[in-house]
Amino acid sequence: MRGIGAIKETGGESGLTERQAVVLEQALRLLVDGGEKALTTAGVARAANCSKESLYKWFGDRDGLLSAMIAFQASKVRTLEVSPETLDAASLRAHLVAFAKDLLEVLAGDVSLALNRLAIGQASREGSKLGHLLQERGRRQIGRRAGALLEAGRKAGLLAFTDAEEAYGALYGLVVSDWHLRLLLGEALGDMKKDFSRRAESAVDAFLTLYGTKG
Amino acid sequence: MRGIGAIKETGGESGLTERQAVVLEQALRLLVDGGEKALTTAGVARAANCSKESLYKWFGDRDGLLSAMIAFQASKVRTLEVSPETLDAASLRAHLVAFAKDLLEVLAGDVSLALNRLAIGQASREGSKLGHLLQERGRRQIGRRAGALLEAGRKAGLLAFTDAEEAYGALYGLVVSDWHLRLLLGEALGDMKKDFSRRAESAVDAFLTLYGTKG
DNA sequence: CTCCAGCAGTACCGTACGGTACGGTTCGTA
DNA sequence: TACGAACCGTACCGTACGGTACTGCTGGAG
Repeated sequence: MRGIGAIKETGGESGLTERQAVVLEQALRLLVDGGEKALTTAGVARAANCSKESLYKWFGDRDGLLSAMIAFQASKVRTLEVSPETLDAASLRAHLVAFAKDLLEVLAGDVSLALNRLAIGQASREGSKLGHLLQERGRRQIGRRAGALLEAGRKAGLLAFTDAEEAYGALYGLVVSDWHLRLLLGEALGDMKKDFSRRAESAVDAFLTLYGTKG
Repeated sequence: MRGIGAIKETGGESGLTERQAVVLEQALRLLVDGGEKALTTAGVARAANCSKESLYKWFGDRDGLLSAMIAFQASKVRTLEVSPETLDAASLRAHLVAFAKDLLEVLAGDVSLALNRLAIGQASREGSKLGHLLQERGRRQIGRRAGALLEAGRKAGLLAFTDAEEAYGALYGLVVSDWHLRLLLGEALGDMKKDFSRRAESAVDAFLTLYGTKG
């Protein structure tokens, strides 16, 4: 069934049928709208116009579906990985600000919040399988982009740090602070919706004060 | 029933019977051990040697029990609120480091993690009642301590900031970074168990670089 | 001693969900 | 046309949980 599959599969990348992608899309929508309780197998089947039997054939069981949802969402959010070869102080700052804004946008996204809530709720029992998956697929990705940027800054003599991980931790903390937790706890981001720019800029300025070499 | 209650109540503060305190204690233990799924009304009743009927009489319904658990735990963790009147650079740094270590200890605590997971899991539906409660009872408390400390530092001419909230956000971010989220997602804190001191110190040093006036 | 409030223990009910089984239908292939 | 695989829709089953009702037992007040 694999040989002829070229007709039925959406792309060789992930081994997902279009049908299955639709299912995962609808499942994510249900999760975003109503939380984990709303994510029932019957509900997903109804929303995606498929049968529960197919669900179990494709994803094994409910946990398999959850894992597939995380992997699916991660595969959609591909962070552009640009590490420019020519850097001056201004362009480094601009790149850092862009990164910080992207980080805030991603973390405040509906689907990201819903998946994080799901994984956190599941973390107590079962060895936190979903938590590891989310960490691996999500944070690693965005962490690599920041790492490359920081490394480029150091190569250009614009940044000074010994431990890249520590520097990245400082940048992340200055940008995010406790925003992520507050959003996860249900605080409406309402008013602060577009403080993203201002917040990103002051965080980056603080970061450059700590790790910049100009002066 | 209130007049004679002095015999039966544990303290006039919270209006909780000893019996009810035992129930909440056992409920917290169940939550820490097995997550929200393990926190069933029957399980709590069995663990606390009381009847389900009493549970519902005392707490209304399951959500009432959850709220009571959060309030109960918050009432136990009373943060010492010291804002010394005499401050020099060294003692300010020591106070900040102590605060940072306490913050890390609290956030990494079993019960804190379990309650945060519970509130986050509940945050999707129902207007995030538990999230607000946790925010109000937990963060407000520790935020006030930090606020007093920062204000004292400014009064003594050791710190310079215009927006206290922003300064506190920077301190929090530098200290915590993404540790809290990683712990919530189930990452074992295993090896990093006692990096608390080192981490607190470097975070405070960075904070003082940003907001200190010495130099 | 009597009475009564409070509570443990348990049985019970309705519901909702995860997972399975089955009939009917579509569609590609020979 | 005939066959078979995939699959939708639905019915079904076992279980587990939230919430309620009932039966005693105990201990203190009069």
